[in-house]
Amino acid sequence: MKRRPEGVRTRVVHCDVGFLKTLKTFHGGHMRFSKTCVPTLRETPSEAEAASHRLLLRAGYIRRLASGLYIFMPLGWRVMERINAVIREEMARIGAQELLLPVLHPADIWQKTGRWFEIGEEMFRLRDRTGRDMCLGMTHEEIMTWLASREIRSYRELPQVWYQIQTKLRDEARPKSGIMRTREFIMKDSYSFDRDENGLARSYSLHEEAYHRIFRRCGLRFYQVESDPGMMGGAGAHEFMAPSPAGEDDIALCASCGYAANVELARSVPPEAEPVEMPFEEVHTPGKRTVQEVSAFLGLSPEHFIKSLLYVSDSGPVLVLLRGDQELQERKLQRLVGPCRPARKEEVVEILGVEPGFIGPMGQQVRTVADEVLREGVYVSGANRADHHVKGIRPGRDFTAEWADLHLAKAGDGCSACGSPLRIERVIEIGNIFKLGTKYSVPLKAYYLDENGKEHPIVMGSYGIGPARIAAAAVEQNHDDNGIIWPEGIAPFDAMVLPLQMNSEDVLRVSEEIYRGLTDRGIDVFIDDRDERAGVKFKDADLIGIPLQVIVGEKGLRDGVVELKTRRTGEKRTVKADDAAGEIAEVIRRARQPAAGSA
RNA sequence: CGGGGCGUAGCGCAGCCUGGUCAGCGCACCUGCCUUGGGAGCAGGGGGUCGGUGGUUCGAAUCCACUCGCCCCGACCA
Repeated sequence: MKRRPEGVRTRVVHCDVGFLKTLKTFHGGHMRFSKTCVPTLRETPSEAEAASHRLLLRAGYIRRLASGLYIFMPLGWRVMERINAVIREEMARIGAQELLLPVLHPADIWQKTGRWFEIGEEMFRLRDRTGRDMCLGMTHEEIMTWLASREIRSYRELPQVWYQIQTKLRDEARPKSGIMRTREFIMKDSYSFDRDENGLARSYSLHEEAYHRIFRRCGLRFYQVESDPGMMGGAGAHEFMAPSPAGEDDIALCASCGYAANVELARSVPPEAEPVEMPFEEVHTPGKRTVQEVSAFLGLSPEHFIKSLLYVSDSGPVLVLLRGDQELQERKLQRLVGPCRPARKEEVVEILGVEPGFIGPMGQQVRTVADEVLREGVYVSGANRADHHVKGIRPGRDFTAEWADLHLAKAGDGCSACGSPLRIERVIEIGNIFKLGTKYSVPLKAYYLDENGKEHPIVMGSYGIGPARIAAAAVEQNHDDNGIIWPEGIAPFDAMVLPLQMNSEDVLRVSEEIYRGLTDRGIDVFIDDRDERAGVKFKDADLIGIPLQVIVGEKGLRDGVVELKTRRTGEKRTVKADDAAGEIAEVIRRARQPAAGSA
């Protein structure tokens, strides 16, 4: 071990012995600031942009090791463990069993489901010393299903819900926003095993309930929205989304009927185009390529145009048609035609025989898919001839196409269910639930025997929660200029005691009494026993964001009181210094009611 | 992977355009005095291969090339 140079005083020491005793449960506990590594920063490190990233760094909760790799400092880890404790309680409530799987997986299991080949660079791969292919788990469907295939034989053993809180590794293309998107992260992932679809539906709704309880207890505002099952495969999927401008996803919401979906699949009805009449004719449009240019040139608004885009899929080129004022939601296209990308300019010329800008739906031989919005009306589009467009195109008469929902839902579009205007909100994905069906159980041979001795694949679901995302979202939704304001359910401590004058015997005595008194009552307390000026302690306390501050100063003690400051509101009240702990404990107990909920 | 930006003391930054007292500032840290309810004051002090490598030059933090790392936007996100 390297020795520190003489004379360098270390601030990194151990926590209270008393805390060690309770450490096992991660509940309860008390710590002294002077003996805890809480390196607060007066200034924001330049790498941080998002509020949660900035504040968690400044308040000493996290440190960055490398891009997308974060260290949880003592306070940060306490928050994570509090979140995990909430998750464990709620998982237990629905009868889920906790277990722990390896992070290092043999390749052959992933090869059996095909994901070894489908997943690209995002999977960390390696070989062991014998040359066997291995990977680091980015999720655990394969391993859980493997386990089930060996251990579950009979319908009598179903249903089962297994979960773990385990590290996942994904070589993210772009880690970002501190702990929001990292390459290594902890995830609660559970898997349900049922004999049929009805059983799955039950397991699924149990998880829905558990997730609502978990996120509410963590003090988050959140939505449950329909999501894209994607490559997870299967019948249905929802995401739990915490609204925040720092998020990475957008969701569409209908205030009147409650429709809520990720924009990746949200259906919407764009505003109708004013009907116009135009004769069928080719027009000269020299150098006018984009919808905007042609629209201005012809004096016709964009919704009277057909936008033609060429994509290249694994099965060949696809011509995509959208109304001129609409944008393509690529996910929707991918669900229809498989993985695809926009064609390059040369490819467009080669495949369609015309330059981008003058492509149109008429007379082309390639597979053509068109957004439903185009079914009715008369349009202008490219003539498939340089510098020319065609007016008066009627879908169905002048071209045929596969019809599909392809456009991106926008704010103000009509709700596809009830017609009311949709709202779009930016969100952080904090959890997801998927109906997997038999996508994994079949290839991995996870079968059970029914009452008649007949073999069936187990019907599965998978359900994830990102505790670090919860922490990040909680900070995003709960902070002010001075720092973090933790929701009561996940704060690293319930209360923080601030002795303002460390040279005053009375201040110290009362502070210690409160510290011990609260601890004895099962309250988690942090005491700032550093020999710092009052101002420093106030600033750090606000930054760190523990919900209740107990301010013990000579000023108050002269009147026989200590002050309680609520971090969120800044409100202060006084309580008698004698036996203050009892009253403070009562205040904390009352504040523990969950504050937020499904938005 | 495409686009943009940034690497100078633990943190935040100036200096770079126009090479030459440019190794500098604030905070933090150490010592002393003083102060003690919202990141005090004064005095003194320690700390930097200017991300790395190679070039241009009498001379490079500064110009050029390559390289590594990091951040932001986009793509991706099983």
